[in-house]
Amino acid sequence: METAGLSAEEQLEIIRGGVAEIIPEDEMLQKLKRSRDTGKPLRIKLGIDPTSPDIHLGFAVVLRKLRQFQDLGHEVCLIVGDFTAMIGDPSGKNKTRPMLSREEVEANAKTYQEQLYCILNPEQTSLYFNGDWLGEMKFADVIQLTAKYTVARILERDDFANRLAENKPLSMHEILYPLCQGYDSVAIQADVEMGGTDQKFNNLVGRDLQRAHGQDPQVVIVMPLLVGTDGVEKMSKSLGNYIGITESPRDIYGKVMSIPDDVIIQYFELATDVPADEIRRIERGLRENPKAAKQRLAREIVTLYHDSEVAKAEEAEFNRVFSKGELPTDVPERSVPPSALKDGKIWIVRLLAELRMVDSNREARQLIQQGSVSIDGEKIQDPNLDLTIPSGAILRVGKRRFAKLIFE
RNA sequence: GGGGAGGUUCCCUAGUGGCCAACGGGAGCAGACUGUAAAUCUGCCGCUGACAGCUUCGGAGGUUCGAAUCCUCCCCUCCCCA
Repeated sequence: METAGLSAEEQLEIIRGGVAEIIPEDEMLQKLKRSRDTGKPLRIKLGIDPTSPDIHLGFAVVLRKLRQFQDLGHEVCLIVGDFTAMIGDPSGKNKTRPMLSREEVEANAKTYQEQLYCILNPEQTSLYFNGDWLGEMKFADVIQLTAKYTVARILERDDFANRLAENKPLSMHEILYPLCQGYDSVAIQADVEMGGTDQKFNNLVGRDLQRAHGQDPQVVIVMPLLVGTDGVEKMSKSLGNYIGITESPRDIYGKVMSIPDDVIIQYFELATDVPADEIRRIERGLRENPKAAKQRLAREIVTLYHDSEVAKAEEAEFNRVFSKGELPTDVPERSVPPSALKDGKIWIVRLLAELRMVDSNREARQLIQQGSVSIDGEKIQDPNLDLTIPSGAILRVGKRRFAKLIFE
């Protein structure tokens, strides 16, 4: 879609789509106007955390909005939080994070980039490391920075207030986190900062710090948080309820199908390009056939990160395996090392452990006793069984773990 | 600096000398039912070729036939006072 060259008002209209909040909207318009008059693209900032270089659909919500800005001719400034990673964003869990070496950060940043450019246009993206400026600050500089903000204002942040109210620990360095992130905006002179609703506070601090440094304060755009596959918590890697954009089409399709019905529409709105009126139509048909709506959703999302042919194939595969209970067309082959065999036989528990289809022998025994393990469709019930298995036999554990056994 | 309360298995939480691998809830896994949805019911939920054994209850020692539970020292957190 060629959208460069639109008027400021038209641009704002596009930008507004799907956002939770634009703070403040009139400043956004002013900035767009100025950019259009001067021909200078706006600098749209996004901070990224180098500790877990996996992009999921939730984070993609923000990235997709950034892509819109790029399509409108603006520039995206990614800040790799190599320095702030030492602190760890206090929102949510407050586990101390391990300090990463420069090499690790750069390696992560690289994997990150490959994924980012599935969505962003590399031509209009610049990359910064906040250690470049935060790491250079002297203690006196830090004091000066902290002098620009008050304790009361920092403690306004929900997360901090809650932890205090619940008598949970809150370390000094954690309350500096918003200042660090805010200072990033000063350092790169951001016009706009993007983030999820959980970043609203941090991003607003950036406004204040810019103002304190005599800069035009950034506009803050917050995007709604996409709920995870559990349908309850926000999507995040640490909660294990995420769908990664680099996951296989099969996993993406399957995970989308496993979300609860009442978040289907939310997924359409935040994770697909399906136009609003089309989504309303789907919403009306939802009650009659939720499965069809969800399959459409799964197709849309797979298409976004792979392509529509693959999406169709995965749908067929899904129906074959889960609706009809048949075997997948392409069961992964797993070779069994000869060392695991004794007199040509293998202990069933060892087989599962050897192929890492279970985490421990204990778990293997349990699954067998529960009747979740079968070979060539035949249930194995005895965990003490030693058996001879023909090469090419299909091992199935639970509903979704398959392996074609190859004996050398 | 003074006084008080705490640190338990992925998370929350019970347990204050043997009946404790440790109650209960959540999460998770599996089975039934289904639309790989929800709800519901059932089983499992530290590890081990396993009617037994091994390693766990902030850390290190100690008392005891026996400790998550008692003692000593240390580390960490919270509250109140200053």
